[in-house]
Amino acid sequence: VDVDAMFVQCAVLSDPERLAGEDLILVGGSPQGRGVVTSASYGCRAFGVRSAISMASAVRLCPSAIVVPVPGEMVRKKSRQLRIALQHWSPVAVMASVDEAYLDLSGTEVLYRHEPLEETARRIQRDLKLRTGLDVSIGGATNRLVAKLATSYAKPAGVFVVPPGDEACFVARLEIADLIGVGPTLVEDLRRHGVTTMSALRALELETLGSWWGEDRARWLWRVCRGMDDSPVAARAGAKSISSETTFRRDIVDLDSLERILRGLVVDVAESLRKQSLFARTITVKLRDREFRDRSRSRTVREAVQSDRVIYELARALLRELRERHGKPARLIGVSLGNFASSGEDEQRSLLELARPLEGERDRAVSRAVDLIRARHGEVIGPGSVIADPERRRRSAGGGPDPSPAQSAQDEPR
DNA sequence: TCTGGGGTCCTAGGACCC
DNA sequence: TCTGGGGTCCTAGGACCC
Repeated sequence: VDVDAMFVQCAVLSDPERLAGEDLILVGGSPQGRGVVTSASYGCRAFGVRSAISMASAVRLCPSAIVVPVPGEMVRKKSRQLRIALQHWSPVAVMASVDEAYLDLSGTEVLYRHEPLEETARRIQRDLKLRTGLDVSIGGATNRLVAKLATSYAKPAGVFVVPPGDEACFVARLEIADLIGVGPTLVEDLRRHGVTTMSALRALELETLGSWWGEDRARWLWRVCRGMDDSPVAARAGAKSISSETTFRRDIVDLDSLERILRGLVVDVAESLRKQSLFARTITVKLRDREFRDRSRSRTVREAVQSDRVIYELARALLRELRERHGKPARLIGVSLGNFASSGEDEQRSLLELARPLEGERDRAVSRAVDLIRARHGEVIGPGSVIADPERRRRSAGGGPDPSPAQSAQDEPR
């Protein structure tokens, strides 16, 4: 099940007075900035607009389009509603992304009175429209891969079922680039080997593919182009990484500015880490230069951490190492946390009697307190905030100068 | 004024262990 | 008078997906 232009539909649901009935809508960043198209209405697609092209070129292709920012809150809300609605149809209903889900209908034949799968799909489609207000497309097949490929055939707002036994024939009609997991690089590699059509690809021996790439990759491609897939419809475990990154309006050279931005990103990722009661062992900092080359530096610590202070100190050291090697102007900076643990304990500590831990209970308490304050009062506080001394504030209330930040920062927090 | 931001998975080399 | 073969973990980079 795949929502048609989910972000466009959500934008309309967020602001129906302005957008209902509009045919030309672009969701994404500002055309003046470095943003790209997150989602384009089908009307815009007729002008050649696609997701991920720069917003500036999208507006050039379709000048009368209305540009709206990503309706994040509505997307999350509708994604949640979709998940709940789908659970009415099968106990095995799994979201694959915000706008995409898989249902395993095996064993529901009696429940649905042996009606054709297409019939069930249409009823699901109507039900989802009723419960969520969203138009979706539904693809049906005996496996996930082919079902997903079938949704593209169904779009928009359609249903397409590949009957059992027809998987290979169905996939044979597609382009190589339509296959899931085949991107521009692999298409180019295949072209260099003289393979440009699906039939040419399917004519290759497994051994031939194996001589071009490793065995794993060869086997995967050999199976995919035949519509073979035995992955179960199962929910993925928790997230494996949490990251935040930002592209600057203009490239930045200055280390102080980069560190200030990095600190904001760290606050972001560390807060969501703590929200999920997780600790991280690996911190990665990434820079992208104007040639679009990504450079990253990461560090894995033995004791997992979760406080703003410790994560920021590790991240800042990584940033400085990156800058020493790659001093070019940066267009993007990002930070990522991974290698999660459910506590900050280090089993080896007691054996080795090492020096004091990276992160103390005090660090964690401070971060939790900051989380509480921010939950209650918004983004009023973060690392680097001046913690005012109430005594001094009272004294200076009479008209004296405010304490300098440097002075206050030295005071012990109360 | 080309090229976002959130992810997952894979590879390859080196350190280190048995 | 020479250098195996298995494994895990870490790091850096890259392909791909929505």
